[in-house]
Amino acid sequence: MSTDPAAAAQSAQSEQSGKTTDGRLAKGQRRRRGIIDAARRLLAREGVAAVSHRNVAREAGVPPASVAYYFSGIDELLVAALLDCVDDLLAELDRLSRARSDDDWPRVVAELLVAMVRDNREQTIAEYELYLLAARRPALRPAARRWIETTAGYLTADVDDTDKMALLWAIDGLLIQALLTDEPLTVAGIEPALRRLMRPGAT
Amino acid sequence: MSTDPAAAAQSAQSEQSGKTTDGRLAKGQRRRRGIIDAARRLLAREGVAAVSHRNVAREAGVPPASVAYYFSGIDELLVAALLDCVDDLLAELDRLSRARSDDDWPRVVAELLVAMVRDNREQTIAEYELYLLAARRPALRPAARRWIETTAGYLTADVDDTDKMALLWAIDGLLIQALLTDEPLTVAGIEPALRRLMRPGAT
Amino acid sequence: MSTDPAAAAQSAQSEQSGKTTDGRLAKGQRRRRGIIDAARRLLAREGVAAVSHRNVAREAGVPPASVAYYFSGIDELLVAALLDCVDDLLAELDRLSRARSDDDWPRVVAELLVAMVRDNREQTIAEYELYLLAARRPALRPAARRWIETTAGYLTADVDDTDKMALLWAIDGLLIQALLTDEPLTVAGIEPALRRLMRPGAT
Amino acid sequence: MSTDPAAAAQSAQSEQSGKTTDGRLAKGQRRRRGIIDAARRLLAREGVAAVSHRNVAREAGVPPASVAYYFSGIDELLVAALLDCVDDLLAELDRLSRARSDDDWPRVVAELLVAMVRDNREQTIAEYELYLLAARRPALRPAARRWIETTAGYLTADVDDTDKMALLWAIDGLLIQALLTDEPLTVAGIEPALRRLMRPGAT
DNA sequence: GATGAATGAGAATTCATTCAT
DNA sequence: TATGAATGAATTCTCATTCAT
Repeated sequence: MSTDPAAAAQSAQSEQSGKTTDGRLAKGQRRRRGIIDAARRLLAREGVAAVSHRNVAREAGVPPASVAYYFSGIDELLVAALLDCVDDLLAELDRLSRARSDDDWPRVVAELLVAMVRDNREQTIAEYELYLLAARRPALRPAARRWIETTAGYLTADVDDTDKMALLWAIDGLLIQALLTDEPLTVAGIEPALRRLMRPGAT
Repeated sequence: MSTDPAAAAQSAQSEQSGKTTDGRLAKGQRRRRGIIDAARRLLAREGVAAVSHRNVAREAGVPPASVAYYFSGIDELLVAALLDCVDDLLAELDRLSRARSDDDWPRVVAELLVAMVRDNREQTIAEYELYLLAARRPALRPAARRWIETTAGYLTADVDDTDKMALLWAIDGLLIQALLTDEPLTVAGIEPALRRLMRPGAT
Repeated sequence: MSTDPAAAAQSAQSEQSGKTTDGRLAKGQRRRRGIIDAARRLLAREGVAAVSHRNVAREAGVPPASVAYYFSGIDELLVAALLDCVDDLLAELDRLSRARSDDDWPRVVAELLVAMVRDNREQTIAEYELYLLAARRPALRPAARRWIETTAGYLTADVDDTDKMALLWAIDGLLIQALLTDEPLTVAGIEPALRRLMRPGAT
Repeated sequence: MSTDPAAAAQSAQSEQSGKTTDGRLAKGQRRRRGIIDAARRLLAREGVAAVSHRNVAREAGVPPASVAYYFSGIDELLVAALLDCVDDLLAELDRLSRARSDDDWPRVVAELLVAMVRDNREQTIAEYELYLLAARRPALRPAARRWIETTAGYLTADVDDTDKMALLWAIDGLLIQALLTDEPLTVAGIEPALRRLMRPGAT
């Protein structure tokens, strides 16, 4: 698990460079980006099952063969999309963490989770679909592992190791259960439990 | 949340009768069962995405039209399979609960979870796939809800309400994370965290 | 072409008897009727292509095999439905004809046609689908011919033979063209042309 | 209603170009044509109901997926076929109209209609099937409307407006009735009625 | 007489991928 | 470097019909 999340963020973002020397994306990379963005929109809107060459191509406004050209298979595209999600999550967590006032950290986390379920429900569902898909397809595992480590690095800073495991489990379970319920998730509903899970250095 | 899980188990199993008066399954119901079993094998072996009329039919040794005859759509088949998993889980939990010696309950749960990941990994992955699929397909939601309630009824008996939420979340998160890791899950590794989550009547 | 439409009506209606001696329909005949009615509703709502054993059975609330039991094939059912339409048309024409005041006959016809397109559009489309289907399937021809003769008998009473042909043609063409236009058909729009076609004993 | 049918014909035919610079059809367009031709043969021989990916593909000697590649749905193929019929009709009417000697126009029309029923019966049936199908499927309406306008532009040139309506109706009705009768249609049988319908400037 | 069960055939459509250009 | 064209194999689902009961 990364102990320096900010550094991890940087490495994640610069992993595939493909930039020209003047910093602008090369044409090919621009198209690659467009395809990943299209895939993420599709993923959020219709789920993993809808991610096909054809659908992604239509969403991105490029010919289907172009998707096959930039990604050697659907799995590779899914990996790229999942890594892209991790980058976004990292940026968000980084932002929150800079703004944190310590005694409110559980509330900040509660608000983040509620926002993920309420304001980004479909996006979050998609992330869990990819996450779980990793259980079947080894190609997705490194990306999924990065997701867990990212969360861990930011959310469990002050917690002892035993509690840290419980907290990470609980966050995943909370999100999943919230996603398949129709009742809205509220900060008030989850903050007490979270606060208890996050109390520093519990015996 | 069911307060008498054993009774729920019984009702779940006898939900659709279709039995002849002498107690044996009618021919049609026997075939229906065979299709569900085939679907569950397929589900475990290859995942939700592999559950198609054709594949299920091949696995069950019946013509594809037969699958369509007994289930008006793939979703209906998936629901039947998920409910069937719930029945099995209920039976298992019931068995464990009868045998429990109270102070060891956290260890019993830890052993159950380890077994789910180690001895029934693929089956458990399948259950979570169905579970998550419910987030996209409303038809699966009642069945998924039944799953949560079943778990809740047995596992959180002695825990106060705030902790109960955390415990249920943690169990789901633990399983999911364990499923996409290659490192083996051990009782020793999770028991402390579980024990802390399950301590009775925490403030 | 029948010269005594009222007699034709009677013969059409009593063609298939199946009545018990006390005048009530036998149970089998009642079910047969229910199937024909269901077929006509389906025909109007979704067109000839939707008339299948399965769909008719669902609409009628009987098992699919029941439809096959009462009608040896789809064509036989379609014939029964078309004859049933003719019966209804006959009854309607008969009613109008009793109420007619001679100099307004063209207007009465115009109003009938407008009503067929405006108030019974789908039903009328269905009738023309069956009508045209007769061109492909000989089994439907006698029923289609009866339709033409029925119309002819009532609508062209006072017209000489040459004009009679033109009038019958025009009525069919008018209806068909009206059915595939979105602009509403109005009495004012067609009455002049109809009146000219129907003027008695031209040249 | 088109006032210059010949121009319309030309525009209709050149609507989709897809030609290479040397005037020959590109390979893709050639295959597209082959599929439309196969569809029209099938349409004439077996009717609208027989137009399926599979049947058209077999008739055209291409794999079924090829039909799906060129036409995004069966309706699109039917529209293309109907427009193709309109092109042919236009060419035929254009030919006749160039050769016309005015006082015989009714006879020319009578001969055309007799030929449509006698020599091109199945083709004509197919056209009316498509025509009527437009009443159910909006996608076909523009093509059907083009058919009516094409006919109207050529056949009713010298007729006043009220009679023009009647004439157009009558032509459709005549054809339909002729198609579902076994008695042969003759010029002598329909010419008088047509001549009366087409007399110029009737009051 | 009536109907659950069953099924081979076929429907429309989409899929990932290859390949010539 | 891209991409139209192409396709074998798959998808879900419906069909008319038969047959044992």
